[in-house]
Amino acid sequence: MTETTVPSAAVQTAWARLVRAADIARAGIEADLKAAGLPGLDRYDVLWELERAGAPVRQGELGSRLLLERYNLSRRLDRMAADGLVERRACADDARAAVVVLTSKGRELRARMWPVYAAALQERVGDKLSGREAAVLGELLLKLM
Amino acid sequence: MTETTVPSAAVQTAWARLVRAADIARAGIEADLKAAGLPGLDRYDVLWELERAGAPVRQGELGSRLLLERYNLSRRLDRMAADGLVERRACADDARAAVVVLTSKGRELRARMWPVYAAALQERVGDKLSGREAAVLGELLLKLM
DNA sequence: TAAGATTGACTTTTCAATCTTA
DNA sequence: TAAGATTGAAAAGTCAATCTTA
Repeated sequence: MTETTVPSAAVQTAWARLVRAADIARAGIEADLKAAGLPGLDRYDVLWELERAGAPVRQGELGSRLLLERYNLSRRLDRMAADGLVERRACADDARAAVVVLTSKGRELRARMWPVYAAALQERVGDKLSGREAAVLGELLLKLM
Repeated sequence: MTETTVPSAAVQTAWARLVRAADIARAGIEADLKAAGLPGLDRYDVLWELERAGAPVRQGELGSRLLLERYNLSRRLDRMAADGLVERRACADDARAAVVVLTSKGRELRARMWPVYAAALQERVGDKLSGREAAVLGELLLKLM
């Protein structure tokens, strides 16, 4: 039999809303950042990943944490390095690899972005869910990863 | 006081997972479509929106349903029209506006895409949630929209 | 030969300006 | 003047090929 297994209505609805809710919240947050004269979430994510690592991160490792293709990350880092936000250095262990570090300018930018990001996130997500709902949502989303 | 209202840990976690889960599922589905020699979800979404409308849709209306910027949609429709998937027509009510319709080729493409999309969605989302979980997830996401 | 990363060529998105009709 | 839509130029993303070192 070549019956097609179609996702249930509940799954189709959940998927449609997953994509849409993420889009809506992201667009709102991006708009708030832009209105404040700040870069978007793509840059924030790189800065934050480097900051919380607290040490140089191999480029490939950074890419896999951020779910970015190699060539994509390569070009993003080019632009961020050109703006003085990050620095690329040779990797001591492996001469093929590069390592990325946050500059003080990058650290300072992330610090300025966070209050705007946090307020936007609270408005777009936090205010719309109770604590319990946010926790349940987090648990359910974890199952998809 | 200029205290910054920071989202709770539960909200921050839910947000991070929302973005990541949507990314992971989308990337998987896109990969399956590409492997089958089919276009990606951006095109599917336009085709589906037109098909379920069952009638010509004003371009602006289509854009707001799909959360697409005007210029973005304009160019996407250029490409899809060039490939014979949709047609633009003058809008009877308003000479400024354009109306978009699905061609039979577009309808046929969507029909070929759906089984692949459905199977990929089932694998990436449906199989990871019980019916109840999918329903709860859908309810929670609705609150964000 | 394979892994890490970059690059040239091409496609898509974005911004600002523009065109047409309400 | 404003709304609907398009367009040129610039930015970002994508694919395939390439370079260097393991």
